[in-house]
This record gives sequence, C-alpha cells and structure tokens, in this order.
Amino acid sequence: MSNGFELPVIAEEPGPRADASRNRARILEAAARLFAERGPDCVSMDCIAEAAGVGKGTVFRRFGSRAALAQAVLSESESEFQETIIRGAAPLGPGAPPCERLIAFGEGVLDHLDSHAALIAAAELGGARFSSAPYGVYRAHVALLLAEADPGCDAEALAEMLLATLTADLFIHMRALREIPLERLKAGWRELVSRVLAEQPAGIAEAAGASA
Amino acid sequence: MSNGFELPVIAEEPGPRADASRNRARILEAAARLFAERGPDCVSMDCIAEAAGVGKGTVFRRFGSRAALAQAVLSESESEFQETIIRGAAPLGPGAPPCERLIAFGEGVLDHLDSHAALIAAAELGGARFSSAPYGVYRAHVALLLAEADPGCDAEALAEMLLATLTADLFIHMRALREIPLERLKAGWRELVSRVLAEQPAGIAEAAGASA
DNA sequence: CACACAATCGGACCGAAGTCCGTTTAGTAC
DNA sequence: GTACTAAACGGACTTCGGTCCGATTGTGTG
Repeated sequence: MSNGFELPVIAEEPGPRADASRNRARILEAAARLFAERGPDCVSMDCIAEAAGVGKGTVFRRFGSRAALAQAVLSESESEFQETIIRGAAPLGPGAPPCERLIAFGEGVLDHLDSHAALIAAAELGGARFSSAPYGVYRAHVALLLAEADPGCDAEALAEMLLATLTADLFIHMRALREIPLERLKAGWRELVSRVLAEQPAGIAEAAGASA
Repeated sequence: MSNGFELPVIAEEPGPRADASRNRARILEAAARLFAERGPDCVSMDCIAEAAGVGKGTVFRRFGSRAALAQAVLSESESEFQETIIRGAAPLGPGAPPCERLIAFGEGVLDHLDSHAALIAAAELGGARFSSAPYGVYRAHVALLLAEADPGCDAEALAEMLLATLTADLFIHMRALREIPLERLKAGWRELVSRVLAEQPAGIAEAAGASA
C-alpha cells in the first residue's frame, strides 16, 4: 500500500464526487420547491428529476424512495425541532417536570404537522414512519419522560401508543375531514397525557385485566 | 311509461344483474384464497382478476380499489365482531361497566389484528382506514363508552386517539419489528385505558395546559 | 497530458394500480 | 322468437414508483 517515505494512508475517506453532491443539492432544491408549489401529491418523481436536470435513476440512487426524499426535504426543520427538545428552553427542553415536557412535545409535533402535514404524510408512507430517524428519537424521548414520571409503567409500549396519536394520517383526518381545530387537538393531547401520568389509584389495570 | 291497464310500476328496484353478482362472488372467493395462500403483498389485482376468470376492469368496477377489495374480504369476520360488540355477552357486549367494555374491545381488536394483520394493513392503505365502515362503528362505540364513563371528557377526540393505537401498521411494527408479544400489547392497552378512565384529580389538564 | 478505474449518470424498462371505451349480454317488452 | 336498452364486460392504455445496465465522467497516478 505505501512505502516508508509517503504519508501513511489513514483509511482515506474518498469523499463524495463533486457532481454527486451537486446533484444531491439540485434534487433537494427542486423537490422542496415543487412540493411547496403544488403539494406533494401532485409531484411525481420523474417531474422532480426533470426539474433538477438529472435522470430519474439519479434521484433514486441518492434517496432510495419517495418517502426518503420527503424525509430529506424535511430534515432541516426536523433537526431544528429535535435540537429544541434536547437542548432548548423548558418546557420543551430540559428543566420542566416530565409531564409538562411531554405535553409541550406533543404540542410541538402538532404545530409541525400543522405546517407540513402533506409532506410529513408523504414521508411516512408505507411503514416508512417507523424506520425513520425522527421516529427513533421521538420514541426514546417519550419513553424516557414516561419512565421518569412513572417508573412503574411500561414506558416502551406507552410511548409507542402515545406517538400513534401524532401521525400525519390521523392529523389530516381530524383537521380536514372531521374539521377539528388545531387547538382542540392540542387540548385532547393535554387531556390524554395528563390522565396517563396522573397519580394512579393502585391496581386499576390488574383489576380490570380480568376480561382477558 | 304505463297505460291504465298495467300494474303500477312502484319504484321497481332493478336488482343486480345475474352475471354481476356471480362475478362479484367469484372475485371475492379468488381474492380470499390468494390473499390467504401468498399473503396480500404478493397478489396483484391482475392476478386476482385472472384467478376469478374476469377482466381487471370488472374487479375495479365492483370494488373500486385494492383497499376496498381487502375490506370486502374482511367484511364477514368484521360484522361478526361488530355483532359481538353490540349484542354479544359482557364484557365485550352490553352489561359490563364502560371501562371494562373498552378494555375488552381493544383486546378483541388486537386478537383480530393478530390473525389478519397483513390483510387489515392492506385494507387500511392510503387513508382508507378512516373512511371505512368499521372505523365509523368503532369510533362511535369508543366515544360512547368514554362519554358514559366520564361525561366531562372530550370523547370524540379521545376516541380517535385511542383508536390510533390499534392500527395494523403499528401492530405489525410492534409485533414483527420490535418483537413485543401480543400479551404485552394487551397489557399496554389495559394500562392506557385504565389510566384514561381513572378518577381525575380535578383540573390537571388545565394546570398543565399553560405550556401552550 | 494520457491513462485507468471506480463512481456516477440517465433513460429504457418493469410491474402494478387504476381508467377508458368499444363490445357483449342479461333482462324486458312485444 | 325478436328487438331493444341499460348494464356489465374486459383488456388496452396511462401513470407512477422503482430497477437495471451500458455509457459517461470525475479523480488520482505516472
């Protein structure tokens, strides 16, 4: 590989080729613009490829699928939100009691959905939701808060169930089809979380569990 | 339309043509068989049409979409379950207190998912879940039980949120990907419902709601 | 600068859902 | 039995997500 006189080659990361990263940026830009202009449902992948000035194969090689492209378009606002959760001010960030943080978290997600519902729905298509990076972060965050607030509960399962109430599909159904205003959804979330984390009269689940 | 001597034509319901209903039955039979044999994800609509001995156009004219066909295949076991909920024995049917009925309902849905997850997932594709007949029944049922157990709550919103924890997508994710056993999912549901319907220390949601 | 090679490109291609429309047929009236 | 019509039929067609592979090009080397 090298003789004694050259600089040692330390796992030289090749780095992406110039045209590759340029095309990646072009595609993201075109996708973001078209999604915003016409709505994600009215933009095909061919269309994005053409607008970006690349072949369709390139779009799929870079992003793998339509859902993944939508996730990539969202990733900026997404990391911003995650940053606020992890290092931001209370009650969203650390400092507030877990119940309040959980409430603030759900309200934050609902706000996020309110601005990008269609795009987030596209990013969650076909089970992509569960394998996405943000979902992993959310799951860990909610489970941690639950465990902190009530060490006796099944935080893993409850976290996943609580997150199920914050999907884009349900949000769109509630807002558009059933015409429930955003504020009522937030109130519903507060109600749900408050009840889940209220002090439990001992042994309720066990007593009712007889129906199994 | 008629002279005075003929029998009056009283909004004569035409009824379906013989070939139409025969084809409908054939398609349902073929779809049920193929879905069961190969799994819903490995059966195309062309394939079902061929197996039923009809053209693809006929399949779509009868059922409208893949999701709707899956719903039709499920409808028998579905109505059975609904019958049990409405007129069956307690705690699933009437007679038990609402909290226990709600727990039994969720456990019943989870059992249903355990036997038909893939097919139910196919039936819920693309927002079809919310517009399906069963979802309407479930929503009304859960909202009624919630209102009965706690007249002060937002039963509509809570019902929709609780149902969100019983989707096929989440079930498949929890069972297959995260390897959570059925019994733990049921325990999670019991825990969730018990907490939501436990006696509320007054004013929790309002106190916490300051984070909005 | 010429070369080599690996990474990238791009568009032809594929399978599947859903639509369209010319053709066929069940049911009815005579 | 014949004629008529509304309904149903069926398969060609369109669109779209995703794959494949031969052509192209960026980049490091001598």
